[in-house]
Amino acid sequence: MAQYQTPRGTYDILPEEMDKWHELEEVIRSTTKKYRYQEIRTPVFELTPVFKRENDSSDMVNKEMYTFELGDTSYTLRPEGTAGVIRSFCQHKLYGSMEMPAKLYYLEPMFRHERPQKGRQRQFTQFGVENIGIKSPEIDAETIALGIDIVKKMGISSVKVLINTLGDDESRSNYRNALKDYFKPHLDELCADCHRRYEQNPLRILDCKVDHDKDIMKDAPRLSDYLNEESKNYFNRVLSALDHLEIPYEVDDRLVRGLDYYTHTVFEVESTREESGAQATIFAGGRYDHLVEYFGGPELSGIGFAIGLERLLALAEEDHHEFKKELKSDVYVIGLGEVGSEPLRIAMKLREEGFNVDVNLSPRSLKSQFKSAERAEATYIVIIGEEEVQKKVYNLKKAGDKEQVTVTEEELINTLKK
RNA sequence: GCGGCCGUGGUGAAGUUGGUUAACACACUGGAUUGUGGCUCCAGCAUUCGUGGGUUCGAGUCCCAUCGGUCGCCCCA
Repeated sequence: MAQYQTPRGTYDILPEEMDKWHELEEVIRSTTKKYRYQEIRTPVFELTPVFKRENDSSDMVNKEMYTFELGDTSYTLRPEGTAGVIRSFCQHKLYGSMEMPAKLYYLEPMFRHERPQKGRQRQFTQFGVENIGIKSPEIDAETIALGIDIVKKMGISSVKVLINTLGDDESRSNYRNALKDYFKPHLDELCADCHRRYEQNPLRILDCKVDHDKDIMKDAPRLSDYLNEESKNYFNRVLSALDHLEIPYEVDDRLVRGLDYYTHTVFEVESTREESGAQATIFAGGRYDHLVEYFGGPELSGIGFAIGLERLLALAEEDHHEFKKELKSDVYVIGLGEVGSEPLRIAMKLREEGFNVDVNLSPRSLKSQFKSAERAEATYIVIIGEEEVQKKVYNLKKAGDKEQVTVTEEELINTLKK
């Protein structure tokens, strides 16, 4: 028995939960349409190098991917959306055929081999956007606004936007050196992870939870002091655009994000609810100046973010968002006695007329058929007995009513249409 | 990858220091009511406690392993 169950960290989405998924997907599709984004779908697995980039120091790329070999080729189940989209953008030279900025979105399952927790599965669904080709502070603001728009539409109110800038290459490189100089004499005070970060990605030291409260952290050089004019101006324009859009935010200069490819704007939107625990981040993203080149495309900058849908749905529920119910019957057709296929025939007829129709097609007690009608939340109930079949008439009643009327087929359809 | 807690029927769950027949509620099915439901009443719901071993005269209750969930750490593209 135990062998026939979902693998660890995966789960089934059952029919009873489908309403909320459909609603969220609908919100995503209608919102992206408003912002004029187009959907792109890439393979569930890619050649491993697409995700395992050179010089990428992050742990995740090394440890948390589903990678497998077939023949002498290594494949990886996609752990995130951006790499595949940029790969596709370059492979098909979309920079030549699409209007810039290219505005793409995806809504697909992702795979990460992590220890499962609430809001963190091994197969999960992500929605993300990539806005590629034009570098503009207003585009950064619009991208954040798009994400917030969707979160709001799902009734999630308690959120906080954290934003920061990593500056351009020059600023970042100056800062990186300053950090290394600063931490060099203090290395023995830092945790083991930070030693590794010191070599590979010093910015991440600031993120360290272990060493977070130490004095050397508080006195560490600030990125904001190393930004060149251009980077500063860019960031200020992003912030003023957000102000203009009345999107509240908090500048957090410790926010550096896990990936190495980010430049300039990085952001993270998190839930401020207590219950969200360790899985508070709703969506996160940032600008990348070099990813397109990395995948063989021209020198184009892009910005994007990704949202985990499972987490978003969980938060919507915590905020008591009321999901629309689908799947109600307009009509439930009950058959009584030897009525043959007449219930089926009239059900088909009503379906042709555009109604959602449930019909009882096996001999059951009247009582149980009424129960089914209730469960289907049918608006109308049609009852057909042997006499009615003879006379070619139908008993029609509104669910909940005691009275019923006997009508012909034509009258039945006309009544229902009203 | 590390640590804590947990795993009883479709669901929510009770199960005393291990002791004959595993509460209760909801849901479901059938009947009272062989052509009209939503109330009420009655009955049923498959030797079984995630799985596999062990200890014991005897285990849902103890031990080990394993699978899964959950919380925290790590990490979070």
